[in-house]
Amino acid sequence: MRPQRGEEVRPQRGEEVTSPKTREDVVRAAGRLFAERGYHGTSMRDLGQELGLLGSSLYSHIEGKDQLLLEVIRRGGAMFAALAEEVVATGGTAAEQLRRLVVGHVAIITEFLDESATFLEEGRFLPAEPRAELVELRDAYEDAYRAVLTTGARSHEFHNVDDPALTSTLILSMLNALVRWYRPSGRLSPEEIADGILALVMEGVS
Amino acid sequence: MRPQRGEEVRPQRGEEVTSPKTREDVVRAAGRLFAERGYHGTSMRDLGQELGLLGSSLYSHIEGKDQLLLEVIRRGGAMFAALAEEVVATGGTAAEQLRRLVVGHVAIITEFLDESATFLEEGRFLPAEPRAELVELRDAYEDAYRAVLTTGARSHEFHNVDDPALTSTLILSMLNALVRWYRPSGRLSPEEIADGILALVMEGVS
DNA sequence: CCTACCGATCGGTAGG
DNA sequence: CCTACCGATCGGTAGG
Repeated sequence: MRPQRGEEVRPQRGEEVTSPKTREDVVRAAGRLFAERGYHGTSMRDLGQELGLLGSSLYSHIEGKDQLLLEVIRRGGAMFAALAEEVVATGGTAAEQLRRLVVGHVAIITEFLDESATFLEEGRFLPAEPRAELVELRDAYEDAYRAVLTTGARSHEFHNVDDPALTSTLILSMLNALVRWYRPSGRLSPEEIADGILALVMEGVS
Repeated sequence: MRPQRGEEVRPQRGEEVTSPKTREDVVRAAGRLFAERGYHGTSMRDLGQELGLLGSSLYSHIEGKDQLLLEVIRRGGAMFAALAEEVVATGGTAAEQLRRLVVGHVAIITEFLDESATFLEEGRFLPAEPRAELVELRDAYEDAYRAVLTTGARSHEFHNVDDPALTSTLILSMLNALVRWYRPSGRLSPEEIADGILALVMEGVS
């Protein structure tokens, strides 16, 4: 009665009425699993099961597994790019801009945890060509931090930025690590976390 | 002439004389590949090729792929544990201890980049039981930071540590992210990086 | 350390 | 969206 090979879990039938899945559903579920198990740790059959269908059924919604990774990553990346653009366009003092970058970054990660984690952690598994797109996007984003820090150092708002490239890397390290430890049920709200990061970045511990 | 299946790359014969590989060689090569491609992105055949032998030949040195991951991770973890122990045992002011933790952490990562990266990035792919061991080890390590920060706050060495748990997480975020961007050929030496981190942590940007 | 495999699983396709 | 597959690759073993 069972197929010769491929003991794939069948979708439930009966009781639960499930509507047809959209491409949107597939991309969102992919973000969830890529963030949780990693790209190489997620099979198309895993992804199908998450949605209540077979792995092979996904191919009517998407082109392939790596296209799916690319799409999740683009969604994550676009939000960070939009933040940097908005902050630079709005202007203000260097300290104000840095504050908006940090608050916005924390907001994006905490609200779109799966897409952010996939963008930040799984990008290296992209094929060479689209990976170049991602590297460009990340470099541009880091440039916003570097520019703000450089401006602030020149205007004497910041007295302790000897190496804006290093400082921006360190600030982004704190921010990006959020995808590793932030959980909505955790002790601290996104606002409290952003305040804590800003306190450390602005004043240090002593 | 070729086998029916499994077009596996054969080790070179002739010219190059290669000595038998040791378990040590296997573990080191595993660290290299797990760090570079991720645990699930590395096959036993990849690992064999890295050493000039077949994937199946590895099993005379090791018990299985997940045992190999565990061994690489233990090597990384042991170094961080030893650092924390030594710093706590040596004592000194909170600022001095924090400085030694940061300098030591940067030294471990920059010197043992593969083991550190595998410890910090691939631990979640460990089977449940050994993963508990790793979580314990990481918690103990983070406790050293938390204790130093709490002590420093109480003794008024640190005036800006409202939440030692958050601050220690943020400091460790900066340190651990090194495995992502540090390259021996890079612009900054380990000492310069440690100084930069300490400058930001102690004084902030302004 | 290789030869010669094993069963399971992988990403993906043809056809309905 | 499923049925029924495909060839490739996976981790791993028996025997030498």
